[in-house]
Amino acid sequence: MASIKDVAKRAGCSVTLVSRVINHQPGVSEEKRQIIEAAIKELGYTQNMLARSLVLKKTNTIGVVLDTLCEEYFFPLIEGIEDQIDKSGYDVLFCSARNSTRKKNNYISYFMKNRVDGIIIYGSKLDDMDLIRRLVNAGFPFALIENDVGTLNANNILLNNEYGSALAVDHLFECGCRNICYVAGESTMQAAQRRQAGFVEAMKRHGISEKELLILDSGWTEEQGYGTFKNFLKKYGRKNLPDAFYFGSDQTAFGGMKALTEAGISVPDEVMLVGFDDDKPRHHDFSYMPLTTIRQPLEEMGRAAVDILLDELNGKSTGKKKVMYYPTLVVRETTR
Amino acid sequence: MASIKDVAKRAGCSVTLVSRVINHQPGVSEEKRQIIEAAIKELGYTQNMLARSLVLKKTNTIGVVLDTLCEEYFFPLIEGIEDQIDKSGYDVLFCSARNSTRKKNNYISYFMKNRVDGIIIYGSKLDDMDLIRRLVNAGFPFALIENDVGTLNANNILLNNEYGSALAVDHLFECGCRNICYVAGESTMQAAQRRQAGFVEAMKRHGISEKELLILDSGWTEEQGYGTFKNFLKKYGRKNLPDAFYFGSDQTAFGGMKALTEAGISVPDEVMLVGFDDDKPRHHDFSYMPLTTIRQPLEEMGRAAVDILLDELNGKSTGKKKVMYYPTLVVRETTR
DNA sequence: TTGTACGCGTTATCAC
DNA sequence: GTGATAACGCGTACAA
Repeated sequence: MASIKDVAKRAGCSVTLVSRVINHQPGVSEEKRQIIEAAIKELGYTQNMLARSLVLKKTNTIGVVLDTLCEEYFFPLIEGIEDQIDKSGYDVLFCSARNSTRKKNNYISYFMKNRVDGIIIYGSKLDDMDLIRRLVNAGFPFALIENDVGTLNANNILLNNEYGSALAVDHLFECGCRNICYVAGESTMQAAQRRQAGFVEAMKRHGISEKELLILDSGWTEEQGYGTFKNFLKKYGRKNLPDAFYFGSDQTAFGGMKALTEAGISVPDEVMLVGFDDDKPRHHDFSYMPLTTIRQPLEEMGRAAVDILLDELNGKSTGKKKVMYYPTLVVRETTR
Repeated sequence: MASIKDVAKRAGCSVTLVSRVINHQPGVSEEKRQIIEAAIKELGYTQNMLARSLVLKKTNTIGVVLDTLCEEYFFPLIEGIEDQIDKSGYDVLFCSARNSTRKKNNYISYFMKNRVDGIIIYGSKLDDMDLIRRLVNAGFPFALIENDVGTLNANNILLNNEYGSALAVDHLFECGCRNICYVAGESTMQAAQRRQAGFVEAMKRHGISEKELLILDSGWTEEQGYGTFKNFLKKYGRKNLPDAFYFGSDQTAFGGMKALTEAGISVPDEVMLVGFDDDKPRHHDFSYMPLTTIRQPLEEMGRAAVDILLDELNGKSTGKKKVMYYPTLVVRETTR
């Protein structure tokens, strides 16, 4: 609770000198410095960063808002951000919207009230647009990952989802599949729409006409995938199975895999599976087969977000930046 | 960038009134209120929380410092904390020490400089003690999870690791095992030491003498467990296998499981396995068998940390609190 | 109901 | 090398 004034009093000098000592600035005699340092120790003084940031108009902190902190999927992103921040001397604070747009808004407001210098936001939910506009209008520095804001003037780190779908479809064709069913995830996600569009496009390129296209509606979670496949199998049986399923998300794929296995259908012999996200199963009550999937370079994307944001904060950039990243194919057991 | 003064000027009134409107306080005519609210909108004014917290001496924020944000193991803890914080009206900020004591210290210092009202710290690393003492000496409100500071006057949320080992050993004896080998993890962790002590104690209770005890040294990671078992199997072959292995951590167990499976040893028929932590495999290039394990009530522990800390902050508590939680046995495939 | 003025803890400017 | 003092933006006695 001791303030800089208390230290000054104790050391018998002005606050100016104390401030210089604290901030390792020149202009203070060695003698005074020692007295002041002693006083700091004795009083257990710690700098009040609220006051400091108030006058400096700088917190030296970046805030990160994720949809959730409890998904392994975000690990590479978090690590990329941390790694790059570490090199910069800034501090980074994470908070979780717990998959609620309201909470996401709250935390962004929280950060915007002078608590951080800039914000990194991940999310491809379409209803985040209001919140993005707020940031843009306020002129608050931020970088947005995985949500294409189009012409809106904002730092944007994007993934080419269509390309990912092309990778998946091409790979399945190489594996001899032709009759491929796309299992769609949450349509409120921009990414989901693009993956589906990419699938359609890639299939057409392989000569499959639009009306031949198989698309199964499901959701992003394993439970939804499981339910979808239980129904599908009950309805169509195992005879009319396509050659392969391409899923909008790995979680959906895990659910599908479980339902297929329970029905005695052999993967990859009878049917091949490809997911998207390079994610891991949430549960561990079942022996999941290593899944072929499309991996996003999330770590690099996190790094890029930090770089772009810090460049803006330090006046090193001219205008907002938009960068596009490309996913890669990871071949595992489900397509061997 | 607009300040309260700008709003006052625009609205043609004093800052007092503006402040009251912002904070939803009474004592302002409906007429003025509307004018002020309009001015706020027009100027895009947002409260500067640095200044506000400075004068109120309160941030309404809790900081959480974890060893890492990138381990699924922490999910229940994080969720418990978030959940309980949500109910309280406080905000919560997470940061990751990235398994570095230095960084952990840095973030704790960061928070202590008036940036949050209280801190929640997880960690059972023994060399965290200096940092704990600093907090105690500074009189800064904090709650410590999973690190028994003994007589030190601090809020302490603990797990009974010895009891967990007793659960594991008892279960294995019920499964007909008698010749049980403990696979030890990182000895720099307090938890590791206690789990081993609990194992020894439980075995003695079952009439196994200390010199009959089998203890294998390994580490907390899957890789270490894998290496340990590769060596073990090379050295002793599969003939002299114990009835069961009890691991100080699930990760070690996954590594052991992989090595055993690769050696063609059948689990649980030839040897049974029990882990600790209720964790999941980091990798997914192998079909892991669902592992019997000891689960910690991490979500409740997170809730408790929040409750205890907030009670202290709001003057509802008398003195620091120490609470002990008990783990439970989760039976899965490796002991069936 | 409304306004003035001070203090929160810090840094920076300008004297000495 | 050293020390007043004015900001920073806010809340709040206190006075009107």
